[in-house]
This record gives sequence, structure tokens and C-alpha cells, in this order.
Amino acid sequence: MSNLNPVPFATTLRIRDACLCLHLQRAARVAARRFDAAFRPLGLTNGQFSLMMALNRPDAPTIGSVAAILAIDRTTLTAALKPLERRGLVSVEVIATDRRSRRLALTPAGRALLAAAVPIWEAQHDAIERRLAGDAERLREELRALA
Amino acid sequence: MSNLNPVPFATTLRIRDACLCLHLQRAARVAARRFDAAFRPLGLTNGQFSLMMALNRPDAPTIGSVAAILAIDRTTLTAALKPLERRGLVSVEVIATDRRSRRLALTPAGRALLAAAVPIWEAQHDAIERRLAGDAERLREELRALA
DNA sequence: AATAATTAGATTGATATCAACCTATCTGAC
DNA sequence: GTCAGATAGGTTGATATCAATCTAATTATT
Repeated sequence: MSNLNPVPFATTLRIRDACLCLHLQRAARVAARRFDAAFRPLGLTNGQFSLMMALNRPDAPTIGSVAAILAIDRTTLTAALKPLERRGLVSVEVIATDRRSRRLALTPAGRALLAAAVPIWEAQHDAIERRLAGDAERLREELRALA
Repeated sequence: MSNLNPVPFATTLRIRDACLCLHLQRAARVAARRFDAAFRPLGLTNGQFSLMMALNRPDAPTIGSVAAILAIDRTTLTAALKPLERRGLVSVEVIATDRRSRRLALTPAGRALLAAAVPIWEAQHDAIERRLAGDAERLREELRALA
């Protein structure tokens, strides 16, 4: 009885072609692998690069605000900070005026590593933009609309 | 010495605005959360849905071919199959003519669950396409070019 | 037929991701 | 000042992700 109404193969093909979620996951995985490979000499992943870049601002942000910027769960960010803290690249401090909050900042070593990563990002990003059929800015707009 | 050449804040802003990798990760995470929430009553994630859909074809595919379709590592697929096998939704069998390979197939229960998931996908996908500023097909083309 | 090279997956270890649930802290209403 | 509600994070458990490394099986070379 459980396969009286199976999904027709034509439906599978239609969904596989159309599913923006799958297309996004695929493209995100490929891009992540590319950047991960490029950053590997520095011992960074693409996510760690984006996280550290989000901390490179005049006023040290909190966990919640960085999680919102990266569109990740707060608990994911808590976990992601651990290896960076262990390596002395990032500091996490309770804020005195609101002891619930944490102030996130790059250490000098973190700033130095980030500076070394920027040229790698430039090269990879140029390569990726060249692969696009059309306008990179329009793609970014669509991705922003989805996020 | 390690922060003699820090990354200027302007560079941070430029990279954060431009980085396609970050934009992709963000959009992929948001889309994943939406579909995960929609599929939750069925106990499926977006990735499990895409995986099962990839198995819904006349000729049972192998691990390597499905990994290529989904653009995931073979070892990731090996791990992803485990919970679906445990739940009796997917079967994994050694192929007699090439005992290195595995034949992946949906079970009757898997086909039934997939059929129940399709209307949920339809609704979510309509909602996502409505959020796009422009043409969904052009976005898919760009994502295909990147993957 | 023996052996080298290739191919298909599995295992291990590390990080990533989130839901569900928890604690600590702050703010507002009274 | 107390207490309820809201807010900021942390912890746990499950799955996701990949690199590095391994085994088993097949194919190609000789």
C-alpha cells in the first residue's frame, strides 16, 4: 500500500531542476570547498575567514549580532569560536555593563592571519566571478533577497 | 609586529559585500532552515529530501554517482545514508557484478514518505520563488555555473 | 598468471549546523 | 524591592561536511 502513489520520475526531474534549495546547497558546497582549499595553508576554513572578517570592525560585536550577520544559529557561533579561541586568534570577553553578553574581538595574531588571508580571498573571488555567466552583482542581490 | 598591517575596515566592508562564498553560505543556510522546518513533521531534513529524490529513478544509482549529483563528498553520503537506512527508508546493496559498488534504492516506506514530502516542497518552493527579486531561472543558471 | 594502477567505498577525526532545553542576567510593572 | 517576562548565551545530542587514510575489488600491463 505504501507505494500505490509513488513519485513519478518526471516529478523527480522537475524538482531536481527547479529546487532552489538544492541548487543553493550545491553551489555553497562547491564554493566552500574551493575557499577551504585556498585557505588551507593558513589553517583556515571559509567559514572561519568570514567569521574573523566579521570581527574586524571598530566596535567589538556580540555573539548575537555576528550570528545575525552570518545568518547562523547563535549556538553554531559559540561552537565555531572554540577552535579560533584555542589558537589565540579571537578573544571572547563578558561585557561588564551587561554580563549576559560577550564581546568578540580579533587578537593581534588573528588580525595578522586575516591580513594574510585577504590576498588569497581576492584571487579566489576573481576566479569565481569569472565563472559566472552573467552579472555578479545581480546574483548577490538575489542571494541577499533569499537570506 | 603582527598588527603592523591590519585589514582596514573599508576592506572588511568591501569583502563582506562582495564575497559570493559568504552570500552563498548565508542563503543556503536560510533556505535549509526553511525547508528543514517544513519537512520536520515528516522527520526529514532538506538534505535527506534531496538525497531521497535523487534515488527516485528507474535505475538504482551508486554512491559515487549520487554524490556527484548532490555535489557532496562520497564520505558525506556514506554517513548521510546511515540514518535513512536505520529508518528503513533506503536500501544499500553490494552490486554482484562489481562488488566495490553499492546500489542505492528507496524502500516502499521511503517512496511513501517521499510522496508525502512533495506537496510540502511545492509549497515551500513557491514561497521562496516569490521572494526573489527577479527571474528564478536566471538564478538557477548562475548557481549551476558555480557548482 | 602476476603485478601495478585504478576505482568504489568505509573509517576516523575535526569542524559545522541546528533544535531543544538550560542558566544567568537584565528590565519593567507593581 | 519583588517577581514576571524578556534577552544573551551555553550545553547536549543528532546529523552534515570534508580531508586523510585505509581496504577491497577491478582493470590494465606485462
